[in-house]
Amino acid sequence: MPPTTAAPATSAPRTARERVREEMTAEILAVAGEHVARDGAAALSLRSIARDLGMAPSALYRYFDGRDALLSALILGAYEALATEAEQAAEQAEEGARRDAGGDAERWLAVPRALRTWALAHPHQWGLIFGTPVPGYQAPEGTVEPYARVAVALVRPLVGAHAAGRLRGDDPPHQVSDALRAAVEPVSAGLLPGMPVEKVVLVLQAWTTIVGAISLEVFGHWRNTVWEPELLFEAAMAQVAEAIGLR
Amino acid sequence: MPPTTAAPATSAPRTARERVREEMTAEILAVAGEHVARDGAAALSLRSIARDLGMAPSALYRYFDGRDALLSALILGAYEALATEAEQAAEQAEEGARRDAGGDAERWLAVPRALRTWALAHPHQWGLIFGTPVPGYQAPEGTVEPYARVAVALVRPLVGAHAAGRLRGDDPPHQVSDALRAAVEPVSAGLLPGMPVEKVVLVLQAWTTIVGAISLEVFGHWRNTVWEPELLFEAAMAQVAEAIGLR
DNA sequence: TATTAAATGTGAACAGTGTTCTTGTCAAGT
DNA sequence: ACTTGACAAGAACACTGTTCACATTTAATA
Repeated sequence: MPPTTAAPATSAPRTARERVREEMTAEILAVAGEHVARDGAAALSLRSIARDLGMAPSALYRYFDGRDALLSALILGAYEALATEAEQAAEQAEEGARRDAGGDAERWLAVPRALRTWALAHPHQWGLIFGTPVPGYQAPEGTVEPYARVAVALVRPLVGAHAAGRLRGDDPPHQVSDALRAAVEPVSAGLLPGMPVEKVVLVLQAWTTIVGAISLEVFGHWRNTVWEPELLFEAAMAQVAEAIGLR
Repeated sequence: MPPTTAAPATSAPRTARERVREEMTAEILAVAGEHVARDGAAALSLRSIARDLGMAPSALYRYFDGRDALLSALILGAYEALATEAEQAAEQAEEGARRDAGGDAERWLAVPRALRTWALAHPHQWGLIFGTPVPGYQAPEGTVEPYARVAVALVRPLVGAHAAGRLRGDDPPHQVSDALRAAVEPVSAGLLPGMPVEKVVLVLQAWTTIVGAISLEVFGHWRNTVWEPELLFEAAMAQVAEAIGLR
């Protein structure tokens, strides 16, 4: 029988069997993760994983439905790692806010910086998320939650500043068409309630710039073009913060 | 013996053999391109290509050193298609300029729009360029030239406006550190000579936004977030044009 | 023009891959 | 104690990229 639905993460494993199964699953994911980190997703091989674990390739099918399922789990793991990273950075920035250290613009920089640092440290995992969608593919259901966590973390300094009335308004205010307002509605409603639409649009644009900058750097597209992508990244983030009205 | 260096593209094929070889090479590239367009690069299979062409898999090695070499050729083709697209768009925009139709901002939009349209029509080829670098990988030497052509095309409306003195200056002018100025020097010198550094930085940021926006859309990362990415793209490009000082 | 030499295509073979199925073994629940 | 289920192994199948020895056809040369 194919792998049962993963053991409920809520309750601790009761039987010894469940415990060893959980350990085994974790171990498989660990070496699979190492392989991806070293050679990239395209080179991921069930047989080589099995070799590293000293077991038969077919045994892996007790834990994962196949290569694609394993890859999906790794993708999900990458999303969660990214989300954790973003949340930690936001947390630290918020702590700084409580100590009244630095301005809103400085706090805004924390999450983008953390994302970039993480991406540079784990380029292949960044690729799992923002690279070419794999053929076995499709966004696993579970990725939307950590992806949303990243968004929330990114936006936290902003809502803080907005709530405190420290957000500079546009002058003159940008016009946003009704169509664009509608297109952006999910974000307006779900992520940034009460925020002016121009700001929401700018935040989405900021996200675009962040992902674009990191991907261009991680995937090696700045060659012979820009010598220190970090400086460009910082400048871009500062410009975006300025446009949004943080200071 | 491995494939000889490709027949000199400068002179027409003299012998019948050279002609049929050229046709064969083109045909292989054509069906390989179809396969990539349909199933993506990861699924590219020499044997299936050989089947489609009714020949033995080993015969392909007379034309390409192997799968990676074939993929490299396809990547190069994608770069060139992208460059052609960008240049056509720039050309049309320039024609509009001669007829004095629309402002600089409108002209600026032409190339980004063309890139996005092309990417949406050829998502897998976009992935070949801006997606996860393939394992067989490394940027083929020949890609830097078409990549530069894209950059030149993108920037053409800008240098036109600048030369005509229609480029609004920053007020107040953004400060650019010496380090950033140095990091950006290749672009300043090679692509935008005579352009103020702040502008150069903004152009690089614009490029970041363009690639980021298109990749996010093509790779399907706007799900449940933005309903009409096109509107967001337009807004982002308009904002960038405004920041650069086009009008 | 006859004869070399090179270029091209074939088919078999090797090593690697994901996946399935049958078989055996061991722990858990009745 | 016994039965059921999970687990692991190994063989097998259908693929993949790649190499090689071998024909065959074409071009260049003596």
